[in-house]
Amino acid sequence: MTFHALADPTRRGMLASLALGEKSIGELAEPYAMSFAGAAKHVKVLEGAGLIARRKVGRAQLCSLRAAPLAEAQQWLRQWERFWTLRLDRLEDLLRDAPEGEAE
Amino acid sequence: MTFHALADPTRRGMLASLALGEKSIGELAEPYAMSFAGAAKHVKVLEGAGLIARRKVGRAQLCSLRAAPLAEAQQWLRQWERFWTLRLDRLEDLLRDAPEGEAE
DNA sequence: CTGTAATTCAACCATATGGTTGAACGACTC
DNA sequence: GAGTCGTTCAACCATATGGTTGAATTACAG
Repeated sequence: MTFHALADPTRRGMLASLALGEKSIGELAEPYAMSFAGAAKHVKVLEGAGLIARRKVGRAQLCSLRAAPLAEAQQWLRQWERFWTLRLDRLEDLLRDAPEGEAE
Repeated sequence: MTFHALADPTRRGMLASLALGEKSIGELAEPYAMSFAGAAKHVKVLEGAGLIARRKVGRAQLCSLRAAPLAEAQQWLRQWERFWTLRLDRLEDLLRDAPEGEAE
């Protein structure tokens, strides 16, 4: 679900905004030419992906970044790291020459 | 576009399959309980995201992994690395204590 | 030339997504 | 209690997505 949450530029922007500190939903929504309710839906998607935590302060909902899913996503991408650290364009030759073996 | 391409488990599976070497579209489609045309659409999404390259061999289209967009995605995620290398649960306190300063 | 395998394309369908508006709710201000 | 601010919710809309089927294309095999 994390990748889907990250697929939208508005949501990535909100994460960047939260990187600077806690923000209310209204503060998160403000930079976007979009209704409050529309932006709140994006917040809900981020929350569903576990990327933000919320705490109630008076009538405001303060959101903060939860990086754990980002760490998992990065971990997943690391699987492929060898494909760009090794010369990419030679890799297919390596695999064809030794289809049963390991690339390293 | 990369994150959107990675958001679907079928497409992630296809990438994993391609990590083992070139595959035709039919070979990529075979593991999935889905029509050929349906799977071919996923391949097209991956291609649109620049995650696979294709070359024609006879009547088959051989697909191979292009890792560059994955590397970019990982690079993007690295922006947030400090949020999970620092103690996550203390971070919000740090930011609240020094709202104008840097976390490090 | 015929047939078939791998792919492409177009049409179609159901549901999800990204957005809107407007009404309702809970908490602070006066 | 009345007003208002921040938020939530429900209804609605247009378009995108993920899937289907069937017909058309292309390349090889006989």
